[in-house]
Amino acid sequence: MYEPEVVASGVGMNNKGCQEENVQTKPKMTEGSSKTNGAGNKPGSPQGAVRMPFNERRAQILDVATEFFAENGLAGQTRQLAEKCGISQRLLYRFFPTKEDLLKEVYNREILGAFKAVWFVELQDRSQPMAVRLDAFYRDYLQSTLTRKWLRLFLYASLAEANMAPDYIAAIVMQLLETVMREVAHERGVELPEDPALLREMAWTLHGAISHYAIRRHIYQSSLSLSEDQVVTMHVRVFLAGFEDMVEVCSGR
Amino acid sequence: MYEPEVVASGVGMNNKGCQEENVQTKPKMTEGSSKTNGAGNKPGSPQGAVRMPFNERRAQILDVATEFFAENGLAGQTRQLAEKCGISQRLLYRFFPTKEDLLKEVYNREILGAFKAVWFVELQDRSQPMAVRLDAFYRDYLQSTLTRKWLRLFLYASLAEANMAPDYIAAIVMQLLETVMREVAHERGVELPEDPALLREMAWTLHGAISHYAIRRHIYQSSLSLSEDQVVTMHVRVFLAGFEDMVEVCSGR
DNA sequence: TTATTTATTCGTCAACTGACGACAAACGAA
DNA sequence: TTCGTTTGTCGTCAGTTGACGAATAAATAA
Repeated sequence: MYEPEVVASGVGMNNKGCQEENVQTKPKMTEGSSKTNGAGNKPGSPQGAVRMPFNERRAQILDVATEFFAENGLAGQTRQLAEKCGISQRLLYRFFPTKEDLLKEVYNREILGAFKAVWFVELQDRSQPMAVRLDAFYRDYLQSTLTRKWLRLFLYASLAEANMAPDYIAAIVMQLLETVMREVAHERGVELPEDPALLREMAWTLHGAISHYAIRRHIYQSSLSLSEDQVVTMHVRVFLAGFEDMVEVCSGR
Repeated sequence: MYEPEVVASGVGMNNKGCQEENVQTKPKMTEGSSKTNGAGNKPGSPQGAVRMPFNERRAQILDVATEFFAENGLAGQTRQLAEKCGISQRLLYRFFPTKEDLLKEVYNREILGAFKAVWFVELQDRSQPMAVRLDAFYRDYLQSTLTRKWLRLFLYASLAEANMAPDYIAAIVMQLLETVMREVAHERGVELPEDPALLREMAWTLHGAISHYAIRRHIYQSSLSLSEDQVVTMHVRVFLAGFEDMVEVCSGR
């Protein structure tokens, strides 16, 4: 119901059946091999995970962790994460000193890594009409950034006020917003007001509407009827159709 | 950094200095009164909270809990909540059998209770131009529903996929969206497409943009430059200006 | 005053949870 | 084979955390 109860599947057992490939169940282990052994497994790797090189395992953990924390929140338990990776909980601490370090790494890779520099180039490619540029940009943005994983991680981090990283995102988005405004204004031959905050707020009219569509889809699980492309097209057209009016309203105050 | 570490102020002590009024420090207690007593307080209410009637205390707890869970997430600890209420943790369980029950109650009061029935009436008051109606509605909506408390609680619940209550909210919002579309179309004498999902998506153009503004403001802590009223006015005008165009685009597909 | 109800607390249990020391087994070079 | 290096696990500690039995004292009735 609330977070702490997250998945709660097979918590009791350690790792079993999580590994698809190379599951060498019980490597040679002739039962009476060495000293003390009753029934419980001894340290080492009895039915342990497949051996992996350092960097590979680290990458795998990061992948699984991204998915895991996106679904279960940043408060997801390291034991469950380890289980999903098919390794012991202890092993996580060979790669990340603390859970917080793991979270930071996940955040940086997944959240900050999702923004593409090409967008700025494409948005300013004046050989294309603005409608086409905006359409292309927001389709890509919706598909590669505003994903379920990205949105959930970002919201969890924002709600927790977890300052995972300095405000790179805010800065990037601001750039995008200003670029959009500048380009549309140029195509329309419209004079823009000075105040940058006001400018951005106008661009948010489009950017926010599309972001909120993603939130509806991935967080509230609604608005699933129309295709993403249809929605993007609609929002872009509405924005462009009302552009002059919007600028006029905002300037004349 | 991440949720479990929430506030972390004076966890060790129980309740001390939280109660402003009537702090009857150490009521008569002649030290050697009855049996077992070394130094620690005995049960009862040594420097306990002010005595309150059942319903009053219950209401107070709900108030504090709303604020508390909105800030700290649904995983906030009952001990901290109790501390904020100025009572012992045990006392919470006199009013709510489990933490989950408390959460449900908070959710119902705060989330579902924030929607006003008058909105439907006002939105359909054809003696007023649509621009005025929308402006008034969204100003109120932003101020009384899309508050920090409401948004944070709603997002925490949505992310946790906590089915606190059946989808009343979705139903209410759908009604609002359809009402808006119907009214604007009537004023403009525009023919609307059949598909209700498509209709709603069009209304989301405005509703989503404003909701996202609230999220920026209360969750991401940005977009604080302009006043709420300015923003509402802008969004409403943009929506109305592009209305015919939007309907045309959406119908012709 | 005395008895009864009711608001409130203490103390504690069991399950959870991040972290880590110590040890075992696989790999590979000598 | 032998031995060092690296990958991996077990077991456990200390601090949380929801829940609750039992005791206490303030308010109210008798």
